Amino acid sequence: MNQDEARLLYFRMFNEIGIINQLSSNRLERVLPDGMSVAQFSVLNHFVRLGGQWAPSRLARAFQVTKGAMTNTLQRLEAQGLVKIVADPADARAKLVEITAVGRKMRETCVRATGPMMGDVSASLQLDEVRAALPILEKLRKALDATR
Amino acid sequence: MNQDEARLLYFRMFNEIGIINQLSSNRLERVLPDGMSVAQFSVLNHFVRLGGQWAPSRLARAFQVTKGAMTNTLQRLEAQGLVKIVADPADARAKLVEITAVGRKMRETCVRATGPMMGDVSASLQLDEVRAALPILEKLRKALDATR
DNA sequence: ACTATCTCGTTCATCGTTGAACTAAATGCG
DNA sequence: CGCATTTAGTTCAACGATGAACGAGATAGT
Repeated sequence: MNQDEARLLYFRMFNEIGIINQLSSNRLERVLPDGMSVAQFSVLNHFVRLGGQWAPSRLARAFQVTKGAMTNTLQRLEAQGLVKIVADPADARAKLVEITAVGRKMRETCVRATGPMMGDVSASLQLDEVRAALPILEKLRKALDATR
Repeated sequence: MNQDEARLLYFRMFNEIGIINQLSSNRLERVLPDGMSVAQFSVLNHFVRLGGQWAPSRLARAFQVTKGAMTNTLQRLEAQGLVKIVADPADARAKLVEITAVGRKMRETCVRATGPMMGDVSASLQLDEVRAALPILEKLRKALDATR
């Protein structure tokens, strides 16, 4: 296996990933309630899965977006009462974000809205395959992340 | 395995894919020569790999972007002399795009520029893993594509 | 032949992200 | 302690993609 073949393999993978990303977020965007973007839903989902209070900068790192983008997303979420943002008592520069009860409800609504979204896809892609691909993707993401 | 668990698995996969996409295109963008976007490079790459003449609409479908986005990309490529766009003799609405010699040279330059990009990543991700993930991603992409 | 429908490529307003600049606060070092 | 550096969050111009509207040309049914 020479260098060029390896590079080509990576290119193809990134190409597939780029297209899948476009197709899947497009699909998701369509079924989400009005006023909810994929970015906003992802943040709500994150809080439901992991819980607790997160600083905006930590969220930005977790999602690999700039701080500016996260500021924007959080402001929209707060305006809808879906998250609560308070000052960090331990650091006057920082803030802490947490999901509200309304936010949890909205996340539930969103999840339910995605119900029929994957029907046709899960018919052709076995869950075993998803389970096989996931750890590899995580590894790749972490490798990219670590050496940014 | 119930419905909700399956959905969560898909969410996690799409989340990883979204982040990988951001990180990898970011990396690529950085090493590309000035004036070359990832979108433009992808089109050049496409032509080198598959050759021939392609209508803009066909390119748009292949890359899963809107016709408007492809118009934009092609105009930039043509302005730099990297592709040639001619009228389709068989269809007065359509055009045909092909890569130029200058375009091939530029693509070569870009590919060379990506050389050191993956060094640290390929150290932690085995090529076998890429080879294992690729067919699954292709399958997923095709499934999403088919039922758009 | 006529008409309705579809397709091709372009344009434009809108949206979300980036990257840089900025203020304020924390941290580290001599 | 004092000063330089780093970090947190915000703002803003620029960019690329979307989706809708449009004119021009192809296509199919009657």
